[in-house]
Parts: sequence; structure tokens; C-alpha cells
Amino acid sequence: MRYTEKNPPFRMSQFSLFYAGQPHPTKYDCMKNEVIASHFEMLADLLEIQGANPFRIRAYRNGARTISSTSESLDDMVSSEKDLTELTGIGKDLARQIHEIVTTGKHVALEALRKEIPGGVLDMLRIQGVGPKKVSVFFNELGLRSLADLKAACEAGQLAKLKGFGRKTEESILQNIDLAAKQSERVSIAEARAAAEAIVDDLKQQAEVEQVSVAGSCRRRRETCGDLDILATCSDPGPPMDRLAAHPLVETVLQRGDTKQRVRLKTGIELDLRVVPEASFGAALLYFTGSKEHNIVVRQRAKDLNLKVNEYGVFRGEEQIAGRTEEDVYAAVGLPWIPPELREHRREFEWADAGTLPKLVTVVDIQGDLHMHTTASDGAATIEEMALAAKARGLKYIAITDHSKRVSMANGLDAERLRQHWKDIQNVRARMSGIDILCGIECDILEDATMDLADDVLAEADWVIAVLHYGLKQPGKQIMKRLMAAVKNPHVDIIGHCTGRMIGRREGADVNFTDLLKAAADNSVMMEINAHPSRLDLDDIHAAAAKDQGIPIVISTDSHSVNGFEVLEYGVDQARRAGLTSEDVANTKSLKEFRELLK
DNA sequence: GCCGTTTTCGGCCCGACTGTTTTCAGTCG
Repeated sequence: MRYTEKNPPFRMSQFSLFYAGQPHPTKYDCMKNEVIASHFEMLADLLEIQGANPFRIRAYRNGARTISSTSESLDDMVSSEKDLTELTGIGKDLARQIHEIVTTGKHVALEALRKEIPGGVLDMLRIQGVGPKKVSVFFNELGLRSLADLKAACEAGQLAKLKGFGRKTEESILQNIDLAAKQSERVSIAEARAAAEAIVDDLKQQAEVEQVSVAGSCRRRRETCGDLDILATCSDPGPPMDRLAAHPLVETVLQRGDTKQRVRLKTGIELDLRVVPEASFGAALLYFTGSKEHNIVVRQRAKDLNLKVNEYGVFRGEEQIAGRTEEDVYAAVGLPWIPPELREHRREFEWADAGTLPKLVTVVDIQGDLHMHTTASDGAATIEEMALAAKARGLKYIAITDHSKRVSMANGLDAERLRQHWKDIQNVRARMSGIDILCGIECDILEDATMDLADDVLAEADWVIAVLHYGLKQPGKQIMKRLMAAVKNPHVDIIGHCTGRMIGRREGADVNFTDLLKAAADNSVMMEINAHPSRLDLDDIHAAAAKDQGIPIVISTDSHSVNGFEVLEYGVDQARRAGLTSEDVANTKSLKEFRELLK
């Protein structure tokens, strides 16, 4: 099983933690949901190599998905003796295993399998075109235990001698084996969208092409994408495939069939183009957008109605009864159209059945941006330049929130400079029309759980964002002590980029969201979705949990220049994935209404 | 391994592409 986007629900950073060595998290003082999920993913991989019952394997993967979609920490659920089997896909046995992992730090079932199958064997699954069956043959018949072993065996021509293997397989493995490490890398949604949308725009130039759309995880607006999917309708698939093959972003064509072409882009990411007849566009778009888990439920529902859904349409017997649009496919199985951002098999079907699908927030709903920097700290533009740029983008109000002094590298402000800065802001505000400017501060929560600026200074601010920048690797207890102190500080309005993670580069702090969100709700503190594509912090799961607590969410760009506002859409996408409506997002309100939400 | 107002047993989504094959298994999405 390759770790593509449809497969693992756990984070990229967990991925490396997972394969680099022990799956046991020594750095945490509680067991993270993602880590438990990664245990079950690994167990599923090992069982697959062993040739276990595929439905048993799927049960482990389903369990892993549920776990990583659960905001409440399983650690807490175990210690408060909650019934884990109430989680979808968690039955008696998985509940028992979770309990074991949390209470003992051991996972007997996983450890037993790991003894039988070395970690290097699992690495082979990451090679394109190599799955559990082939790996099983490599390990059991040739005794290969690592990628290096496999490479040597290919070079020695050992593989081609095996039954069912040939020269081409050997060549393909040799070609892809060095890419195996790179394959696991996912690109940010920003990078994914840029590439996919460029190619979509190009395909639209092809006269024969009728409709083109981005699909896949990119259309669902996941934080990162493992590959790209594009769907087109055309009576003849040839022209769009030729055009894609010749596109300057494309490096090589990996596969080409009658309806499907797979290419590798120069950036290393792979892209699938699928060409279908117009009567199938909706069905194919649904199928190609995923998620896999969402599609399985749709197909199951069709089956219950004696219908069949595939990428060509909805069929009753031989007769196609829907497929031209996504709306008619959903309608055929008794569902309203579900926005792509919600298609993760979390709560969307429950909402759809109850008629309570949220009307998701959009970029045009956003009226204010409440996190940005100027030349006073590490920004590239002045107060006035930022305000003009914000106004040009249609914003009605902004908050200037430069860094506090602890962030010395960014020229953070002490009390004296900050007070002068606020005077400068007030001067700009006085001479500008059409946009309001709040005097804010992005104040560090120091390692010892005190604030970087004194209360009397914070009290003068219109808007205080409290953030962690340093000491992110502190034990969870200390992290929580810091966050709780900030939440309880009477002058703090919001927690910014809560975990401090940098997607794909840096693990976030060990935050207990159950405790934090409860405290935020009790103390009328808002939570930020930082829109920068490398942060997107809160993530979708925790933003949804914040909404459940009634906590107002603010989507902020954290702009450091006049171009910084462009990332707003990524923050909105994250909010949409969390199921947030404009009601849930505080900066969709007018400044007057927004101020009423402040404590 | 999970699940269930038809079920506590018998189901568990569906098709394209490739390579190795004379009809299919493995992989992938």
C-alpha cells in the first residue's frame, strides 16, 4: 500500500516519525491520536504483506481514519473511561488495543508482526507499482529485507527469474526505487493548486475539450496533496492527452490508456488526467474527487437502492439514470450535493440525511483581517501600504499585529516602541477612509507561561493575539500551562496559530485541544485559523471541535507584505473543511458586530 | 475486524492500466 493522499489520514510529519524508527512516541507525554492511528496503519500494511483477510485489513484502516478524525484525544477518553466502541469503526478488539497502547505504551499485536517483518520490507511498499503481494514474494522467496537488498536483486537480474515477474517489472522497480523516498513527499495545497490550475487553464484552450475540472484532494482542498487529478470531457481523449504530455510543467508520461493518462511533473508530483464522455462528467468528477471513503459510502447507498454507481454514471441494471452532473448522481442515491471540502466520510452523510449540511463560509464573506505585520517588526510594508492593499482587496477593517519583543529576530516591539507604533497606526487611521485599523499585537506566550508584554500594555490594545513561537518542544504539560495562562489572561482576545506547526517541516506543540477549547469557550477567547498554507493552524478537525464549543473562529492571513493577503483563500478552505459557516467565523461580521464578540 | 429496525452471521465498492500472461493477478485511485 502506497502512502498516497487517499490512503493515510495521519500527518506527513507523523509519517516520517512512523517509518524512521520506532512508532512509539517518546517525545509526547500523552499518546497522540495520530500516533495511535499510525500504529493501525502499520499493522494493516504488515497484515497485507502477510496476505490476511482484506476486510480485516480494511477494518484497521477504517479505525485509523476514525482515530485521526477525532478531535478528543483517545488518551483522555481512556482515562475518563469513555466507551471507545461508540466511535465508528472501533469495535471491541480495536478498543482493547487502543486501551493497551494508551495505558502501557505497548502494542503487542503490532510488535509481534514487526518481529516477523523487518521495517525495511515495509519501505518497499512505497515504490510505485509495488504492492503487498510483490513485497511478500521479495521477502519470503528472495529474503530481501530492505530497499538496498531489492535494488541489488534487481541489478543482479534475480527478479526476472521469479514466476509472474519479468524484465519490465525489474526495470520499473529500478527506475522507481530511488524515487521511493521522494514519493512520500506531499506538496502544499498552494503548490498543488498552482500546478493543477495552470494545467486546467491550458486544457481549456484545446478546442475539442468541453469541460475540465480539478478533482482529487486538491479539489477537496486538503492541506497537502500527494498527487493531482484532472478530469476532462472530450469525445476523443487523444487531443487533451497530447496537450498535457506537451505541457511545459510535465516531465514524463508514466502511463497512457484509452481514458486515463498519468504524468510526472518536473516538480516530482504526479498527475492523472482522465477523459470521459460528457454524460459521465458528474459521476467521474465525484469518483475522481473522492475521498475514497466518501465514495465507498455513496456506492454502498446506491447498492442499497439496487443501483450501481461507477465513474460513468448511476445505473439501474443496464440503464444509466444519472451521471451528467454531481448533483444528479447525489440525487439518484437520495442525497443533496455535498461540497468537496466535506467529502471525508466524517459527518457529511449525517448532515445530509438530517438536511443540516452547513452553508460553508466563502472568501467574499470575509470583511476583516486581524493578523498582519509591518516594517515595525518583520513586515515588508508600512502601516499605510498594508491598509491600502487590504482596502483594495475589499476588506473593511484590519488589525496591525506586529511581533512582541521576544521575537528579536523579527525586530519585535517592547512596550515603548509598541506604544509609539500604535500612535502611528492611529495617525494612519485618522487620514484613511473606507477601512478601519485596529491597534493590535501578536504577543508571545513565553516558555515560563508569562506574557511577553505586561498586562497594562496589553490592556491598551484593541486586539491581542497570543502565540507560541519558542519552546514548542516543551512537554505537553508545560505547553498547556502556557496556553491556559494566555486564555485566562483578561486581555488576550485570541490564540494565534495554535500548535506552531509548519506543515511538512516542523511538528507542532503537544496541545490538548479538549482542555484548551473548553477553557477558550469559558473565557470568551477566540481561535485563529492561520491562512498561511504552511501553517493552516487550527487544522480542520480542531476547527470543527472549536465550532462545536461555540468558539468564534477568526481566519487571518498573517500577512508580512501587501501580497500576503492572497493566502486568505487557503484559510477559508480550511474553515470549509471544518464545516464552518459565515456565522461561525467572526471576521465575516462588520467591525461593530465583531467588537461585540470581544470580551 | 466491524456491523446490524430485513441480519449476531455473512456480508464488506468499483473499474482502469500494466505486465505477464493465453485469461488473469496485482496495483492503483
